Amino acid sequence: MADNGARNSRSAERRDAILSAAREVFIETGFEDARIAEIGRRAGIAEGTVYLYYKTKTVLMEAVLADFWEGLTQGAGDTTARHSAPLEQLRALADYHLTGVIRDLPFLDLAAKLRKAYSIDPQTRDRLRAYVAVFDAVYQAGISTGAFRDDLPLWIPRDMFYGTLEYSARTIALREAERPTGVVDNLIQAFQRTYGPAPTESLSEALIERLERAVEKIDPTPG
Amino acid sequence: MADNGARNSRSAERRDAILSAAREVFIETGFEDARIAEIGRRAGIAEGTVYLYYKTKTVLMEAVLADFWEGLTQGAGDTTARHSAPLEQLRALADYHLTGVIRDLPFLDLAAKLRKAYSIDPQTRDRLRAYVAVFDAVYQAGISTGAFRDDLPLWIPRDMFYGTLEYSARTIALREAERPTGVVDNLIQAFQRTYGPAPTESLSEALIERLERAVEKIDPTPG
DNA sequence: GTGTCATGCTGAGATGGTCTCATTATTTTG
DNA sequence: CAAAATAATGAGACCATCTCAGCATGACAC
Repeated sequence: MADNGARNSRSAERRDAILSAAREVFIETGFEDARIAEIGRRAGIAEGTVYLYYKTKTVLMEAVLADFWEGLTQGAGDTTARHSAPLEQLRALADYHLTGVIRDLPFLDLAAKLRKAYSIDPQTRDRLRAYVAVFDAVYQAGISTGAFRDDLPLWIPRDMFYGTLEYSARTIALREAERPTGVVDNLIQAFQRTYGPAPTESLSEALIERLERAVEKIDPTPG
Repeated sequence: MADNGARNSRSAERRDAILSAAREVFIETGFEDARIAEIGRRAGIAEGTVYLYYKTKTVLMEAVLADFWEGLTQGAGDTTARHSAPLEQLRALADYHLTGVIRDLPFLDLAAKLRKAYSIDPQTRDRLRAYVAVFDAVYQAGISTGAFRDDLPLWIPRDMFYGTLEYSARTIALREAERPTGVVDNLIQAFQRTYGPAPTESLSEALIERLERAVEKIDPTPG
C-alpha cells in the first residue's frame, strides 16, 4: 500500500513536531508548569491530538528524555573513540560529560522529577546503563592493558567518576560560575593514583635510610 | 501575657502535627500524589486549616525538608566529633552520610522535585551549605595538621566526597542490594592517595634495584 | 463526481486536584 | 456572660489533565 507509507511518514512528522514542541516547553517551564495545550499550540495541533500520540504528560516527558540520553550516549562513544590511551579516554569522557551535564542540567532535573521514590522504570534504567557502558568499556580496556587495577568491582570507580562529575556540575551551576579548570584534571589524577596499577611495594622510611647508609659505604658516588 | 504562651504552644503543636503527617504522606506517595486532604485527615484537622499554617503545598514540603536537613547536619557533627584523626573523621562522616542517604533517598528525590531548573531557593542553599560545612571543617583541620594538601580549592575534594557517596547510594538503592562493603574504604583510600600530603619522591625501580644489590653485598641478612 | 468507509482530529466537558473565603466555632477579655 | 478577637471549617472557585462523541479528510469503487 503506497498510502500506508505516506500515512506513516505524516504520522511520524506529527510525533516529531510534538516531541520538539514538548522539549521546548518542558525546558522553559519545567514539568509541572508545562501545559499540554501550549505544546499542542506550538506543534500546530489541538490539545486532544497530543494525547493520541502520547498517552499522558509523563509518557511524553519520558520520550523527550529518551531522545536526550540517546544523543548523549552517541556523543560519549564518539569522544572516547578519538583517543587511545585509557587515561586520555577517561579525561575526554570526563570533559564531555561535565560539559554536557552543565549544559543540560535542567533536563537532568526533569529526569529526577519523574523518578519515583523507590524505583526507576526499566526503560530509563536501560538508557542509563547504555550511557555508563561507555565508561565501563574504557575501564575494562584499561584493565586489560594493565593501566587500571582489576581487584575492585567495576562500579566503584564508575560511581566515583560519574558521582564526582555530576556533583561538580551542580556546584558549578548553582554558583553560576564559569566552568573552573581543575575539576577534570583532579579527577583524572585521583583515578591514576587510586585505580592505577598497584604501586611497587612502597619502602618504609626506615628501610630507605638503611639502604642509603649501606650504599654510601660501598659506593659514595651519587646515583 | 500568660495565655499568649499557651496559644503559641497550641499553635506550635498543630504545626508539628501537620508537619509529621505531611512527612508521612510525602514519603508514602511522593510530592505529586500527596493529597492535602489526607495530610489534614492524619493531623486531625480540616483541609482548609492546613493552609492556615502552610500557605501552599510546596511551602509545606520545604518545611518537611528543612527538618530533615537539620537532623542530618546535627548527626554529622556528632559523628565526626567522636574521632580525632582527620582520615578517621572523614571515614566516619562518609559512613554516616552513606547510611543516611540510602535510608532517606526518597527524601532526596523529593528535594530534587522541588528544585527549579535553573535555581535553588536561598534557604535550601543555606541548609545544604550548613551540611557540607561539616566536611569542610574536618578537611580544614586536616590541612592545618598536614594530613591534607592545601594547594586545591576546598570544593574539589568536597565534590568528590559527596558526589561519590551520593551516586553510590543511588546505585545501591536501584540495585536493591544490601549495602556492599568497600564503598567507604575505597573512597578514603582515594582521598588519602589524592589529597594526602605529597608523597616522598618515589624511587625509580632501577634505583631500588641498585640499592638492593648493594645492600646484599655488605649485609646479606634480610631487613 | 459521488457515496462509502476508515482513519485522524477536534475541543467541550468530565474528573479531580489546590487553594479561597464566607461562615461557624472557640477562646479571650472587660 | 456578653462582646470582641481569633481559629477552624468545608463548600465551591478555579484550573489542570485526560476522554470521547462527533466532525473532517482522504482513499477507493463505480
